[in-house]
Amino acid sequence: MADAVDEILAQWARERPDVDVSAMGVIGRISRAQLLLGRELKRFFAEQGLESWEFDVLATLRRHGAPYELTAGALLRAAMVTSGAITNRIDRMEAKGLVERVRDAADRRSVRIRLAPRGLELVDELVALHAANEDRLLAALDPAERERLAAALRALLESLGDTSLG
Amino acid sequence: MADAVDEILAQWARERPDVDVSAMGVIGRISRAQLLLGRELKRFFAEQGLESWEFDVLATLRRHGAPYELTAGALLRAAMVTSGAITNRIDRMEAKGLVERVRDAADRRSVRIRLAPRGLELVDELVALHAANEDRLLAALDPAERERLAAALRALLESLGDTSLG
DNA sequence: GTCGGTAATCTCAATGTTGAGATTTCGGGA
DNA sequence: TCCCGAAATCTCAACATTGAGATTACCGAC
Repeated sequence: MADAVDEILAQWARERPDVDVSAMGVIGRISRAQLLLGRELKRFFAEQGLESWEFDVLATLRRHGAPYELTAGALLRAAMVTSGAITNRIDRMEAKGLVERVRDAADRRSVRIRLAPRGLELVDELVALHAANEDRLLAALDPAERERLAAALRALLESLGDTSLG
Repeated sequence: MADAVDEILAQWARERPDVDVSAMGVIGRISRAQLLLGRELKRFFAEQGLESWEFDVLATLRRHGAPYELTAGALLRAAMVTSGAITNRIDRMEAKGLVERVRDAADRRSVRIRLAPRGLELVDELVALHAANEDRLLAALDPAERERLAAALRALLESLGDTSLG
């Protein structure tokens, strides 16, 4: 069976047989998989009344453990977005009562973002559902295939410099 | 060695050992890999004076073969964006002389987008460099690993319904 | 102590995408 | 032939992100 990327590779083989486009077989599929998975996740969170990025912020704070606080800088590095985006996101989540801004007494340049009670409750409730949903999205792959896929992607990520959350 | 996703999984294991988050090991890595690869591609095309999406449009037209024409609808499905985005992209590429709009005589609702001579020349020159750059980005993976990775992603994409370019 | 460089966050204009609605056209059935 | 639903594209307002610059604060060197 063939996916859309196989068709793309076949077209290039026909039109430009002189060029080795095999790397597209990997990179093109990563790109398309991310796009399709992202749509599914967006739909899932929409059903819960959340944006995907909102859950992302909540989950980042939650998984770092009590007291469920991170600086704005740590959050923007975890989400891999720019400072303007994080300010905007925190603004809105604060307005919804999901997080609170706490100025750091020791370093007043810093702002610590803390899970509000409502945010903690929400993320603790949703994380199991989210994990189950992601599991469902990978239903086509058996455990051994998932492990191989994760290992290959880990090697790729390391080579691209993704070695720490910063 | 560990990447950022290993750290995320370890955090969840510590904070919520009751939840099976193993699917994140795959989906999280696909997401991060796409983001990092996308940055690299953006940088590469910027050096060539192009946006990534401009090359994407040029390449889509080129690989479909002579006469290097597709309808706006076919282009938006290939790029997986909405109609507003394609109209905007074609507007600007037309202004740069990379493509031309040709109204279809047989079906006047349709607009065929055709590679202009400059666009054809540009894409034919760039495709080899682009392929080589993608190959470089995958340098950490040997051919067998790439093949396994592509095969696993193909299975995933098929299960998500990505079976045709539409 | 004070100065200057650095760091953390916020501000804001520019830019691009989404998604709904408008417009034009096609095509089959009455 | 006329009508009506469907299809293709464009329009446009809402919204989010980027990235540069402003602001405020820290800190080491002198």
